[in-house]
Amino acid sequence: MAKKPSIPKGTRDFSPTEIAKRDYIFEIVKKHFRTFGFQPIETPAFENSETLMGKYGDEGDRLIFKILNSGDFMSKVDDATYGSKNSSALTSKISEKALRYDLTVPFARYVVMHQNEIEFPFKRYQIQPVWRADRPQKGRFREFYQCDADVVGANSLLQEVELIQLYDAVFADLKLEGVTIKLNNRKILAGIAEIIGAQNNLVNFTVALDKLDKIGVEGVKKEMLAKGMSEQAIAKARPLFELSGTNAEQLNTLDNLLSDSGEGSKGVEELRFIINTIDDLGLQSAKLEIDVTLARGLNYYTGAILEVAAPEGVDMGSIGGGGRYDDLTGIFGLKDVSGVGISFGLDRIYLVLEELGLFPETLDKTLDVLCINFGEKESMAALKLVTLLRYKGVKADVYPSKAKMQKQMKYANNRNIPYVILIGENEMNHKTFVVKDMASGEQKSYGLAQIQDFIKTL
RNA sequence: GUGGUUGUAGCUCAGCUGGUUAGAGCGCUGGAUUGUGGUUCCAGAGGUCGCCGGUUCGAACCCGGUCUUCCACCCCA
Repeated sequence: MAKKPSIPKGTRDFSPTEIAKRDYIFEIVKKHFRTFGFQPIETPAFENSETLMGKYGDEGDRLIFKILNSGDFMSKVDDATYGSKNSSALTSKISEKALRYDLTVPFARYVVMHQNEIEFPFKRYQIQPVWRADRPQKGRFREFYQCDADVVGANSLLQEVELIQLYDAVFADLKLEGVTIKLNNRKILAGIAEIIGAQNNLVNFTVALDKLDKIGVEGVKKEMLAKGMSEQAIAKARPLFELSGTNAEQLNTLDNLLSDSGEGSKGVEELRFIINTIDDLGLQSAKLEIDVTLARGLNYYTGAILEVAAPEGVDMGSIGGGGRYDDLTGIFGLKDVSGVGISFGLDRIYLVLEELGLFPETLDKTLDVLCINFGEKESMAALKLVTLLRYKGVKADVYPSKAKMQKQMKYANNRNIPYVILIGENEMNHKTFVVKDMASGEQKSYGLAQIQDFIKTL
């Protein structure tokens, strides 16, 4: 007997209703990408392994889906490698391709490969699925979409400012109120590490700091001690744990704390410029907040670090993130091209909009009109009418078979079709059609020549 | 990758310490209603209890494995 079919862990099917909602988000995101001057590109679902491996840290490498070579790949593995039971050594022999893990690294590869065709500064957007061999959780999938907008070849901090405006424009358009855009700068993190003498321990220091709101001051201290930082160093970093007040107050605190660090001071200066400029320009609905504990993407971010938090009260991790990377294309041999970009977490935004009931109701109206099928002759008349309606852009259909009226009406009802048209023997004889408004139950008769009058009511 | 959790009708879930033919609501099908859905009433169909194995006279229930769901780590959209 046929086994029950299934799909892999962490993947999903999308129903028509879900697609309508996802498209709603995609269209709004795309619209604003375009109004900010970004152009779309696409890259392959899979890349050469060497393009991806080593770009996301050890953890990232583990989460990359590898694709087996075609053909009799095991016969080409030498006995020593085979016998060693070393997964990574074996993997490189039997797998040369891997599924896209994010959109940023393939974009860097794209820029390097097409550098002679690209007009710099280049603003590109890209909306495609990515794959991670992660363990699924709520809002975490093994296949999910990223919507990225990046600018390469522009060093100006105005890019950061624009990207914050772009976030604000999209979330305002989605009617998602209360979103917080958190802003940090890697130079500040590096400066602090320098001041407290932990510059060689930057990653451990920031990873611990990142957990502040989760495990508290004591938890962070404990983790820093465990990672080899001294009591004095941690005491010096103490002002960070208690950083509070307005953005301006926090900037002043940081300025004092980092006055002895050239890099740190530069970070504060950059942060201040972005905050002040946004203050000047104003945001529609999002809040912009400094968050020095923000420490994502340290493998490549060199300047600004951005993260978007869902509105308070919604239990969802970040719904977007981004930052400045001065040398991403350097790994592919193109030096001194700065990039800065942001990403929208479509699947999470979907869950947040769903939870808050923010999808427009009109989304599941996939048909404006359904014609009841009364039989062979009548359905021909209905099809003629439907054809005219379709010419006018009205979403219309004829029920395909002469089923019971009850069944056809029920179908229209379940599909949320607002109008049902009836053309039976009577109507054919009088050259009319009857329109039933499904919400009110009212019926109105029109002459076949007066379609226009009906269309006006839609 | 580590630790835990979940799986019973199309959907949401009951099912007592292991004891006959596994239940409900919603949905579905038919009828009340041969030109009228959404409300109401009546009737009906639908289940290898995730899968494989074990214990037992007897397993949805206990044990082992596996897949899946969700959660906490890790990391991250």
